[in-house]
Amino acid sequence: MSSKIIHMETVGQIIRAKRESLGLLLRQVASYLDIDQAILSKIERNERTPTRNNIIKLAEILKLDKEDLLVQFMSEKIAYEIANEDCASKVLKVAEQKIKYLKSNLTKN
Amino acid sequence: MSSKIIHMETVGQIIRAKRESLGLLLRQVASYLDIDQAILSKIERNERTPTRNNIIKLAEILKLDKEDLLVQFMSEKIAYEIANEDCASKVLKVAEQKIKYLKSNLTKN
DNA sequence: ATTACATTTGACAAATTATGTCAAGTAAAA
DNA sequence: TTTTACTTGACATAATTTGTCAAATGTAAT
Repeated sequence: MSSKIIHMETVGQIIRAKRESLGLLLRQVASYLDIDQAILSKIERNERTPTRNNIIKLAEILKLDKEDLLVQFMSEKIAYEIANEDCASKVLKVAEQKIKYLKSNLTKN
Repeated sequence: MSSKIIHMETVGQIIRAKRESLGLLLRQVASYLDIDQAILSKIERNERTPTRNNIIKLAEILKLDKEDLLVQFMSEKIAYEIANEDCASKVLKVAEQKIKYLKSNLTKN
């Protein structure tokens, strides 16, 4: 029964909501990330993609689960990359096979 | 029963095998792709990643299924991107959800 | 309405990565 | 030993990413 998809927030929406709920200003968070607040503003509105390091620092200062946020971040990047392909789901399936194959071969080295 | 994974060739291996079976030279194929044969040599040995356009031209000249080769190409890129993450399979699952969500919202515009 | 403050915007700069050329090197066959 | 195919690595150029800055906008309090 029914969808597993409860919400589908972007990373930007997640961090903006959390930042505001903590009462932090753009410039405060941006300074912690060591970037200009203009970039953070754009990240929150999906005009710029954060770097991996941005994500890690954001999780820290916003008290979000780092692993979760990274998963959101990476999956968002991948989704954006292939969403317009009609073979998108096939690509993901094959990617999964390839990863399994790669990991199974790690044991052999 | 057992593994669905029969072979797990890279794009490089696929095109090298096919090129050789057709008796084509690096320089012939490279010229068709409008690149230096050094690049093609590297692509075949996984030292360089092909461009999307390279893949399309390769499918043409090597009489490979374009869609299949593109799927291999894109999934390889994704696999390479996240293979070293321990949350790799979660990333793929979430990516799939996001893509479904994006596509369901296309109808609403 | 003026001031003060947070955010947004766009032009631009710097750094990084992707893509390519070239020429010399290796290897094997003729 | 000359020719042929391929490989290698140093380097060049182009494209993309990532960032800065200052001006513009929005918003709330004085």
